[in-house]
Amino acid sequence: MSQNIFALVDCNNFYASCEKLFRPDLANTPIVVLSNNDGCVVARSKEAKKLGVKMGVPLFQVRELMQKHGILAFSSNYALYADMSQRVMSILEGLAPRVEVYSIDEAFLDLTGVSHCKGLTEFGLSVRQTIQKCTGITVCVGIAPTKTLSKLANHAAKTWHKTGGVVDLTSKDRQRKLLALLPVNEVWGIGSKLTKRLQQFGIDTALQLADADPKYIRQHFSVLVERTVRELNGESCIALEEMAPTKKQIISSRAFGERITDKQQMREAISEYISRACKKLRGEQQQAKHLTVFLRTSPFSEKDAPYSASKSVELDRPSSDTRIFLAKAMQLLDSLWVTGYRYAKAGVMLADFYDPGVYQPGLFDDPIVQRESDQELMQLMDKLNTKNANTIWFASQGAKQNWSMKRELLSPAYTTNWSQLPKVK
DNA sequence: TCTGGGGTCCTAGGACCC
DNA sequence: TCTGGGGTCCTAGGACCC
Repeated sequence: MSQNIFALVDCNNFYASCEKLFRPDLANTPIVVLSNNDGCVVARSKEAKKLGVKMGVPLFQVRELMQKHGILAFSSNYALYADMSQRVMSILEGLAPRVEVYSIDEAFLDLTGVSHCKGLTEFGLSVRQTIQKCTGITVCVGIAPTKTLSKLANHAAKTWHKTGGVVDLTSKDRQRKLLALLPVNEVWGIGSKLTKRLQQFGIDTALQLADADPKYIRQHFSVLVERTVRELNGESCIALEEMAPTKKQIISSRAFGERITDKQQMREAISEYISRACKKLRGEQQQAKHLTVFLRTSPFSEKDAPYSASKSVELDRPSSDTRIFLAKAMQLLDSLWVTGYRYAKAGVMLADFYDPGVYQPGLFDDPIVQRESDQELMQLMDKLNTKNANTIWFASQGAKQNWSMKRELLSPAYTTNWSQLPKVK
């Protein structure tokens, strides 16, 4: 049996790097990228990391530090990041036989067989150079016999600069050396809760986890942790998935730019989320039967009374028609809404998906009539709104939307909008 | 006095990821 | 004053059945 070989390619400081691509004047400036609503820090350039800005901190907590060191902030510009991501991924698809796009800034490659033609480190370096040259984005490459180990190899490539950004972890010796150096929480799949529990069992390093008995781990933790133990020992349990599996749920939710206390505004917000979620659903060529609406106050506020509630409904039959979900969502909202709270966030979730035309109605249900005009209307809406966002919308979404999110520090859509292309003077 | 056991299905909640 | 959004999977426990 031939040995599996995976590579994990991960873009360095991806969002921050994207922001810098079109701002050469900021080459050595520390910058951070903020979450929606400019709430907290979700990406940092290497200069900002060095100055001690932590991942995930609320912006207001680091304002002083940022001012002191001249750290610049950007609102997240997903149009830009998604476009740059696609460029990186399509290059990778030309370089490796099989590619799994794992997230916006990382991909697993299947390198089984590649070592017959080329050294693995050499291959990794060429990936790095090609991406750098074609997109300006720097990536690190970790190579190993399992996905979990390739994640750790990538971590090593990022952490130690003398690796040149590529680490080949196919040798057992090197695996054990690296595992001994890393705390257990660096392992893919081991989060903060598991780290604490593992420590109670005397497991502090990745190597100690690798050396634990899988059956014992299964007993005291879960199959997932057992799988991780096996992966750390070079036994590949998590396969490469080239085809993205079909989604099982679609969520659209946002924290509000300002707290909502008025029901009409909440109706607008929920309407907006419904129409986004349904557009996404149609984009997936799916229909949904289950709808959930939820709303809540801020969990961080000490002086606001807490309130959090959600309610769901099953449709008679699957649909992707925005109007049907809008009507149901407004009914759910009526039963969830309590006047007097300062709402901080709300959202909707679609689930229980069917391929169009597959649903089997019950014996006493009305027969399904697919009106072509309904589908055409939705298609037309999507077409108009894809070309130019918010060309048309439902009246219930509201025109002013003063609850919508804050993005005060947004950079231009350099690569996806003709009028915002960078100019060379 | 003594009060079964095993199976399925569903849901809520928890944990993880980026 | 100000704390993201969108996912997946597993487990425990309750309801229900025979």
